Amino acid sequence: MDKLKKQVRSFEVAELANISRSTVSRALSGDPRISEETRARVEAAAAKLGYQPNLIARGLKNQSTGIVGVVVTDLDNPYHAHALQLLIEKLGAKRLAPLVFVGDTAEGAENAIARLMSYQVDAVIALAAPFSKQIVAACRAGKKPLILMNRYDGPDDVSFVCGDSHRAGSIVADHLIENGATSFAYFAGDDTTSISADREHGFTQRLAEKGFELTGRAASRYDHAQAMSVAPMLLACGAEAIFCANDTLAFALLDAARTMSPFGRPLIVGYDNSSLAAWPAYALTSVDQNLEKMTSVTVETAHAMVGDAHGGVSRIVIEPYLVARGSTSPQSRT
Amino acid sequence: MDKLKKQVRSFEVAELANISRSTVSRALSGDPRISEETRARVEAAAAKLGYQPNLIARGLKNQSTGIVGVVVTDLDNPYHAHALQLLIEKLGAKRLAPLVFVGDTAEGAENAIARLMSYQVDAVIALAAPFSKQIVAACRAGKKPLILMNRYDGPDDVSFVCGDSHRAGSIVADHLIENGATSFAYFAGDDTTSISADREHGFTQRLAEKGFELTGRAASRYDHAQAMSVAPMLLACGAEAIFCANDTLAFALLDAARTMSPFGRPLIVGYDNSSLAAWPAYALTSVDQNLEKMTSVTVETAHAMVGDAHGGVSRIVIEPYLVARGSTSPQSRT
DNA sequence: TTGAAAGCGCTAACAC
DNA sequence: GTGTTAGCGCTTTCAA
Repeated sequence: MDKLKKQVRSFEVAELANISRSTVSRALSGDPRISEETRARVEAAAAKLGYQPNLIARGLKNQSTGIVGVVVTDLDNPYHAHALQLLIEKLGAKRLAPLVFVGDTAEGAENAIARLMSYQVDAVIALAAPFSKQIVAACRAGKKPLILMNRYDGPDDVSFVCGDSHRAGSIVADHLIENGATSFAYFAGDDTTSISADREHGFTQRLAEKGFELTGRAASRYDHAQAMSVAPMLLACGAEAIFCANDTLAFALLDAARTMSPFGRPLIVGYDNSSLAAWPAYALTSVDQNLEKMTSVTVETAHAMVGDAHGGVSRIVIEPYLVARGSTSPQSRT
Repeated sequence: MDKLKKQVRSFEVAELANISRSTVSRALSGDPRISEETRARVEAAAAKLGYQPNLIARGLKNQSTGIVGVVVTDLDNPYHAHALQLLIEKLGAKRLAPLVFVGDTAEGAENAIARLMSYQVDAVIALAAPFSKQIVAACRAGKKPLILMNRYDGPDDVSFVCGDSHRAGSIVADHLIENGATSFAYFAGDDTTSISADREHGFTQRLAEKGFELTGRAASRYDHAQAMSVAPMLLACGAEAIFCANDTLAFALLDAARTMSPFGRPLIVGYDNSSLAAWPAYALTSVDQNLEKMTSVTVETAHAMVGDAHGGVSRIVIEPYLVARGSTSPQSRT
């Protein structure tokens, strides 16, 4: 029977290097008061034994675990999945470890956040999470830094990083007008977030400035099947251009338009620039929120806030940009 | 300035209930030797103060953290993202917390696993991870239970849960033959996993049994653009039916077929049954690996292995099933 | 049935 | 520049 030898402890490194445990700790954490000679000896010993500090013990002692809680919703949405992947990578680069929970329902979120607190996370990142109310409350109670990503409905003292949805709406309006559209519709999602309202508001406001108004509007869950069943009604309004709250809605709209009238359809714009948008079968013009930058900034903010016992609040807005493709090229209408 | 009051410690509950810390611990963990009366008092006090045990401290003491490491690749693949989501949910139900890392490259994986070990995870789940070699080695060295999901190239003493790819291949062959195909091709991915090889092998073997052989074969990265550029060559072989290693390849193949010859194309089958497959624009027949079951079993296995200091190895195979859609209906060819 | 005390592995204040 | 010691918050023998 295999004697299950425990992981190497700092004590054993100390023994091998003929030195005390504290010196090991200091040498390995780069304390300047350690002589070069001993540092080398300690490092050699550590390497030889394959010593890796026990981060749980360190966390207990330091009151700082290096763990960051991440609350996320609906990973079936490729946009969320991609954001999560970027977050994980960028956290890793800062030597932070993500404890991930899914908070799709109110008690799900409540539950997730409770677990996170129990694990003494250093900070919490809530990624496009509904029920941010609960999360905000829990983080406030537990004095944990919280960063909302792509949501800013929290109170004034909550940090967030999000895209400028309002501006995105107006960029889209300009693009459609430039490409010759003269009548417009909006395809909304079923969420009631401020982010989502801003998209529409930015869009209609810019239209108004140019002397146009919405001739049609519909709403649907962010779900291909439901969106397709709603689409015909929206198309029936005859608008020359339609802005969709989300790529999922846009794909459904394109599919519906294709089957209804194969030889002409409105200009269509989506939101999120998911990888599908680039597929030739869709060639969907879409707003890119610059997730790369958004996640970088989020992680940097989280990193900065660790330890900063509620030092400051940062509220950062990232500029989105439009990726124009075939779905809004003037000749796609006939 | 807000006196940052620490989280509630078991000591404070003890004080409020006029009892010792040990009794609090026992009462809350359901120790049978505690009198009903004190238990009630302790529970009341705990609830009143909102006490949540510090899981980091408990982890240090118990040598068991309740944290499970999850190593995953390529969350842009919706199949992986969905699997991760299910894993997280099912781990949560078992009161386990997932520490997630992305292991896309060899040193990425190496790095991830090192972090996991430092955090004293109770077990590791590797989800469709390449570089499982490194992971296997690290878990063996650290004596951590490891479960490979959808990979079984590890040594004999490594547990895994995976789909029966070989059988899936033969199910697909039968389906295509039933639907009238008499010549066949295979569209392979760029991975060299046993799983992937099995799909093809199961397919060709069943074809052989029925007296057929492959008339065409191509390979591509799992990437829409690359797959589309390879597709024409494959279509040129004139096979009446094509089995793809993956839905991504299948979508690209469908797109390519549509543009090349709008009025007739081979029967096409994918693998993973991603949500796109159900969209009417694709209506792709695809193999469903039963992720729901696969993840359940994986989590149960992980749960069972925690503490079981390398008690046993479990190697479980989940039956896949075919979801037939329009892409293989006989009339789609002409 | 409950309390006192030790200790998980680490780091940091305080000696020297 | 390095060692000694205490303590993070919890559970769990061992005593009572």
